Amino acid sequence: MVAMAVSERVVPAAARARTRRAPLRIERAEGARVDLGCLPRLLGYTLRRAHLASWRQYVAVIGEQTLRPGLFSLMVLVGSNPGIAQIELGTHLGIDKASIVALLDRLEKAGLLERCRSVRDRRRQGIFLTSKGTAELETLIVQVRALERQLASRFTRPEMDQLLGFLQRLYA
Amino acid sequence: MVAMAVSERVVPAAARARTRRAPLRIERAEGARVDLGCLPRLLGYTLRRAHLASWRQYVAVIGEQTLRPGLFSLMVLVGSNPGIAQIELGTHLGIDKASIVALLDRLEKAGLLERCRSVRDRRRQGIFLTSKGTAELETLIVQVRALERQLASRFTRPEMDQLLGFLQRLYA
DNA sequence: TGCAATCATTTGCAAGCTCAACAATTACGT
DNA sequence: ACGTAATTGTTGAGCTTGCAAATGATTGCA
Repeated sequence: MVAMAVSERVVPAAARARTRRAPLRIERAEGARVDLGCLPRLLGYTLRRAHLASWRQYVAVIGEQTLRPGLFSLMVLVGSNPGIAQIELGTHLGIDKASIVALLDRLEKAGLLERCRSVRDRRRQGIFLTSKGTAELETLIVQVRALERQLASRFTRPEMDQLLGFLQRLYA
Repeated sequence: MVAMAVSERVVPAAARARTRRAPLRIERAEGARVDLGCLPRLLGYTLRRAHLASWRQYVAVIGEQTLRPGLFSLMVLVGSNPGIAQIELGTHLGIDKASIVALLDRLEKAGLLERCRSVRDRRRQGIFLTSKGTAELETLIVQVRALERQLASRFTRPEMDQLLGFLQRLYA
């Protein structure tokens, strides 16, 4: 059925109640194409959409149960820097130290890592992966690599490098 | 003060409690550089960081009180498509229709837009900006444009176009 | 010694998103 | 024309991720 471009005048309920002269609302044709306006040229909007898409693909492919993207990158960081302090994690993940605490609580409760009070500076807690955490991280990295290949399939190699460089300019 | 690269052996508390042989944790040197591992080459990670950075800049520049990025893009969409249906909003913003409801509730409560039951299809509710909403959107767009110029200053014009195109490939 | 800075934590809060279930309405196949 | 299926909007519960401010323990520094 082809949508007819009939325009009907409608007065919104709120305006009718007030019995004030209100701008008449012209009903949109049903099949009308949506005009995105300036959105596709706004970096903020495209970043939001792209990030959301990659997030959803992660969850869809890697699975519901396992570590979310945020926890994954935290694990990677701990794996590459055994004994790293929580504040360093926050700095390099770009989030507040207070947020780190909750993330670590979950990972520690899951037996994937351990906090280890520093001897030299007793304020610090070094973070270490457990053997279970190391194993889990390794299998996870394999999955993430596959996922990344999927995302990267939309780009040539130089395009991908360019994209990564562009994105890093935005936060580095 | 230069950090000394002294390595001390430490046994995590949990392991000590169990009195089981546990892997010794080598304490990290204090000034040690953090190794980001594979993270900077992961699109998911860089997208997350870049999106977060742009989000924070939006909040910092545009302000605490006003419309968040999500509500802003919703307003733009309504402004460019008066009478648009909620489900169309969801589709083009990439979020669930259930999420749209709460967003619209807030905007309607703030007097920025109105829902208007369709006559042709009584399931539908066309969304229209109020005059207040139109005004607010216009001033907001000016601010967002300034913000975008700030972000765009890190790129040449062709770079920016390329970046936008790359990001759109990820969700379109 | 005493004051300031640092690290981790706690608490309270808000934004966003998802999913499942539901009512009202419309579309469609036979 | 009738019954079934699909669409639209809504609600409610739940989860993740993020921030800010206040606190305690510890360390650095003057």
